[in-house]
Amino acid sequence: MTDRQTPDDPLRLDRQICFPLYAASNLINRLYRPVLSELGLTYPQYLVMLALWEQSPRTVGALGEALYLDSGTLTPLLKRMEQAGLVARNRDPEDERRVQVSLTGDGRALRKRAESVPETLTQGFEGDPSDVEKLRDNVQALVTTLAKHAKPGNDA
Amino acid sequence: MTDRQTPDDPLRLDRQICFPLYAASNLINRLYRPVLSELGLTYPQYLVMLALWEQSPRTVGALGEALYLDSGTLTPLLKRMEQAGLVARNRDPEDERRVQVSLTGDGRALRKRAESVPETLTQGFEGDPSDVEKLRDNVQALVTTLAKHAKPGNDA
DNA sequence: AATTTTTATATTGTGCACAATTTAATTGCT
DNA sequence: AGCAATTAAATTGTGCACAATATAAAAATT
Repeated sequence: MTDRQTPDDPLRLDRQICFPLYAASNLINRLYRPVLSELGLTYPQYLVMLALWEQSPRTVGALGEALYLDSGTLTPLLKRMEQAGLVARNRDPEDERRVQVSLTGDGRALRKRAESVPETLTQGFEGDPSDVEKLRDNVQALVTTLAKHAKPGNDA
Repeated sequence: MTDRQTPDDPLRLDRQICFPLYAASNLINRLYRPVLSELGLTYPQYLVMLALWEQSPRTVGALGEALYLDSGTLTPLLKRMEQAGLVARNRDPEDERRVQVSLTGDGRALRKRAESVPETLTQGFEGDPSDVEKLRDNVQALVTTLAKHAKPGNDA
């Protein structure tokens, strides 16, 4: 009775762009988890480390801008990373509202062990690497578009 | 000091395929949230409704297979949807291990109000629709690959 | 200079997502 | 039939993600 297979039904699950992105994100998280847990990191913590390995220190706000996250997500996550000894959190003396997040020695040292992560995860992946790059850039372009819509002046 | 801009560094944030997928998934969730909240749904609950509008009843396991989720996620989510009066949960008399999830009258009726959701969200989206379709299919292909790796016999 | 406004982070509460474990029903084996 | 192995869902505990709100510091305004 509840079988709708109208081919152009916009509510069909396989016509959504959102769903494969959601599924891919979950599946990737699942693949990374066991690999990253050996480094004592969760997936979003790994992203914070990638950001800090490129530039440290960074404010909470700057990290949020890079990763599209807000303080509600980052503050508790960064506190756990501080507990783990990977980062330090200090109020900026120049502007006491800001918190500077910086790598500790351990945090900097972890990079060496993380270098094998990308390769470990792309191992056994059939498919042309250039296809993956193309996909990455396409999704990145979508992210840029989405970020515009999810911003303050979003009177769409 | 902590500035690495080696162009071929595999740990660069903008070289990850995982990161844009993660960001896109979060941003999409954020865009859907206000629209779906008018229907009393969260985003994963919306996906369950899409699945059930195509076929109801379905077991928890079948829903999990369709959405790449497990009972740890689905059980509490379905209980909330049951509370909201959208679905019913009943043990299958044929096999008491299974739980059949079926649409209620309210759940079926909600479809009418949901029909405008896809259009609402693609409104104001520049970019060729066929490009979006291509992206969707590419991500879908990636999901298929990822799902293989995240399965039981994953000795990769 | 005092007050309003804005900005940066933190807090609170809800709902996923998942690994690990548990419970209970069915199947397979002998 | 009786028992081990498998299967389906639920439970437990941790960590995001986010809206809404709170707190406090800096900037802007009068």
